[in-house]
Amino acid sequence: MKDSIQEQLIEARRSQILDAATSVFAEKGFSRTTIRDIAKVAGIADGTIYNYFENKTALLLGILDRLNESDRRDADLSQAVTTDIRSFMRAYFRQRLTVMGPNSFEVLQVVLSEVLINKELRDLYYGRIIEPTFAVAEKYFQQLIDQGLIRPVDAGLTMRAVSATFLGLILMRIMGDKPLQTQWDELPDFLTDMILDGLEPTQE
Amino acid sequence: MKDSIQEQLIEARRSQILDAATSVFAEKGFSRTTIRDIAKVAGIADGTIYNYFENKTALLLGILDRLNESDRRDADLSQAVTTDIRSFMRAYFRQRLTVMGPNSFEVLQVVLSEVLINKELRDLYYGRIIEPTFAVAEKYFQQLIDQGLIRPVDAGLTMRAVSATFLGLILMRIMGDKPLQTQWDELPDFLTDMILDGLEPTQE
Amino acid sequence: MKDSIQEQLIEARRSQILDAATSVFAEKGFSRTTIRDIAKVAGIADGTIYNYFENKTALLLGILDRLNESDRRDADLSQAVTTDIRSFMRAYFRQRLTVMGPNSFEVLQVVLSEVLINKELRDLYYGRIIEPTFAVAEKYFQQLIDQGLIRPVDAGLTMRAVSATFLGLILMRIMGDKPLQTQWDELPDFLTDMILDGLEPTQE
Amino acid sequence: MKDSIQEQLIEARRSQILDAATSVFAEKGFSRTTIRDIAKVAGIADGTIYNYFENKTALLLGILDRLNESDRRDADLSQAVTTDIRSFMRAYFRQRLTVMGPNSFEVLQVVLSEVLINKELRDLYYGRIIEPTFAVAEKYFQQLIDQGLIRPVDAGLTMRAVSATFLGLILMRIMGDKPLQTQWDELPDFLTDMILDGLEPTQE
DNA sequence: TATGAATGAGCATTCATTCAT
DNA sequence: CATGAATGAATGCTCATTCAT
Repeated sequence: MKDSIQEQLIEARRSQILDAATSVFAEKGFSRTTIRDIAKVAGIADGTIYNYFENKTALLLGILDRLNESDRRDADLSQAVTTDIRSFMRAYFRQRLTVMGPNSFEVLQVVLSEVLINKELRDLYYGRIIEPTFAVAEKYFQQLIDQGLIRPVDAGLTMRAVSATFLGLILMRIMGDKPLQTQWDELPDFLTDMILDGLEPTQE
Repeated sequence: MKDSIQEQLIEARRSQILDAATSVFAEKGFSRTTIRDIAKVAGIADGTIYNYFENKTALLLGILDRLNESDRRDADLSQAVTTDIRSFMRAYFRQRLTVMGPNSFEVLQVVLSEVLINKELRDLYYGRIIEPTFAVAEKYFQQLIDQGLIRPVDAGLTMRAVSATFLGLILMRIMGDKPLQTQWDELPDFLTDMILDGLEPTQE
Repeated sequence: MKDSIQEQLIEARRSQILDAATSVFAEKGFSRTTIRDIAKVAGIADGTIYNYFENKTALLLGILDRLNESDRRDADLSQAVTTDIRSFMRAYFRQRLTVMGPNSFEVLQVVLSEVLINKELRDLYYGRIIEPTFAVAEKYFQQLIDQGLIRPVDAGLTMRAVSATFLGLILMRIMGDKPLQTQWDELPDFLTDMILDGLEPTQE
Repeated sequence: MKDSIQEQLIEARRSQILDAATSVFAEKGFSRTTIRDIAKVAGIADGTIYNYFENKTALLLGILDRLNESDRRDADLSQAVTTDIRSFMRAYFRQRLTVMGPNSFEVLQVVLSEVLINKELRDLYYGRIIEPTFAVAEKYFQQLIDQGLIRPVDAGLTMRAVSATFLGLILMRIMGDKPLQTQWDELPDFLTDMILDGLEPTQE
């Protein structure tokens, strides 16, 4: 039992440190952030961080791990299937875009910016998070196709295109696009209609 | 005449340095890249770089400027309008996705990774490149709607969603997604159909 | 209490660093001295210096501050007045010229050499040290005049001339003048007589 | 003859460069001054300086040499002897303090600041300029004593004390002492009286 | 465990000097 | 001779990491 309390304390400290790290990394980037920056934000001494993380890089991996876990949790929700494809998409999109607090944006900022320029981390991120998620998603898309809920398209490409749209929109929002920020809540409905109905005028 | 030759030499050197910088930045990131790295790749001495760029940051801005110019050049092509929306989209998508050599990917890697964690650069990039491009694109989309070539949707959001899809796909490709790499050439046609026709099964 | 010990440790370190800096600055000049030089003489690592001083310039200012303090302490001694002007001058001159250990010469070397070519430092030095000292000294001279202990001369110029003599002699000694070095101890008496009696043969 | 013109051109160039060097050295000090600074002030290219001086240090030596020459010229004037010691001193002091243009102050600034922290240069300066000058001056003082024009004091110390007064006053003036600047012209007379008559009240 | 002073490797930048034109 | 681009050694300063307290 003592162990459990110990562990909880340790986990709390780790979390506190990772929160601080995420925040500062998002603001200044991994390299420009100093251990002292993080310690200051976390309200502890520099050296203390090394009692919980091997080195600076381990902080990044810790952030990645937390992202991993939260993604796994979110992914589970997708199990809730429906037959009404339109309302399902709306609900799903809403969940992915709206639930994500500003905190999540920070995590994405940190992870993406590093992933783009760090092959090792990129492979880790892709192998541990993207690829498994894509595998599940693709299978799910295939089901929808098989059930006739969406047209018989290439499941892999389609799923990737839809995911890409999300990723791209989030990036644009991070980059400060005003229209996206103000109309963010309209996106789930808007995207659902656009993706399902297409842009071509209804032929009559 | 001499002046012109001088200027050309200078421009060539600058270009040579920026090429080297782009390549190394893409591989190791801006901060982890040393001036010596760049000099070595460019085949010159460390100090020489400072005859052409004020400091390391100026290299990043130089890369951004080149991106700016090439974007402006590309944007002009979009003037070529058509009445056949489908073949136009295919052509345009192909141009945006295929023409872009691997070099361009590197540039995007560098710029995006820094833009994500550098507010100053982010504002610069958004203000100088994204915003103007979006303004033109939105107007163009509105024209298509007015001409009845696509459904009467929100031009701003639609344009952003389509752009986001591209951005996201490129990012995924950079991250090493195999399917995207092998099917990259199919994307223009695929995306055109998906965007125009939607995913919903044809109601009949 | 702990605080006090901490502060003492910090002050000791600062002092140790300033001693090293003074010594090396005097030997090689401020600019030619590297932080490594100082660290080596102080027996610490380069980086440690920056835990106690913001930058290299702060070392110079630190040296100036110490000079300032020691001057203030010395100036207080001048309160000890006498009615016998001759023996007072001898005592005072002796104190200014002899007490000053070789350490003080080093400080002067450093400060003067920089002050001569650094307007900012020059103004600082003059405003913080010279001017206040002169103000006190001038007032004191005026008292001597009012008391009839010395002839009614221009107090400001006289005081400056006397001070200048000292400054000049120290400089010459620093420059290696042999006679001055060997006869240094005779100076207090010699100067006192010369200044009080003048060079003109006694008219009889 | 061609040689002569050549030489004159070369000498003119050297002089132009030394003027520039003196000015910049006085403002920023030897080490902080870059060859480019000097070249810019001299209105020539960096490399050109190396056609006239071996390296940066040679510029300093060049300045010293010019000081040497001008001192030798000035010293000659001291040959003009008189029997009226008071008016002679006035004339001499005036010449040393007033003739010296602001240009000379610059030279002194440069030379002194370097001499204070450069043993090699110090020995050079002392051996080539100070020592010979002092030797002549001391002999001259001895003559005055022998002629009964001044009291029988230690010629060496006296001469040094008087010279020191000058040196110190010039230094104080360089350091920005306002009273000295405004009363500079009074100095020759003032110093003459002070040195000849002393400060002690006339005993009657 | 927490602390924060000490460490020293590493990097951006400067600048004296060279040399092809 | 004059030029100024190229060079690369040298240096101030930062910061991840260690460790004695």
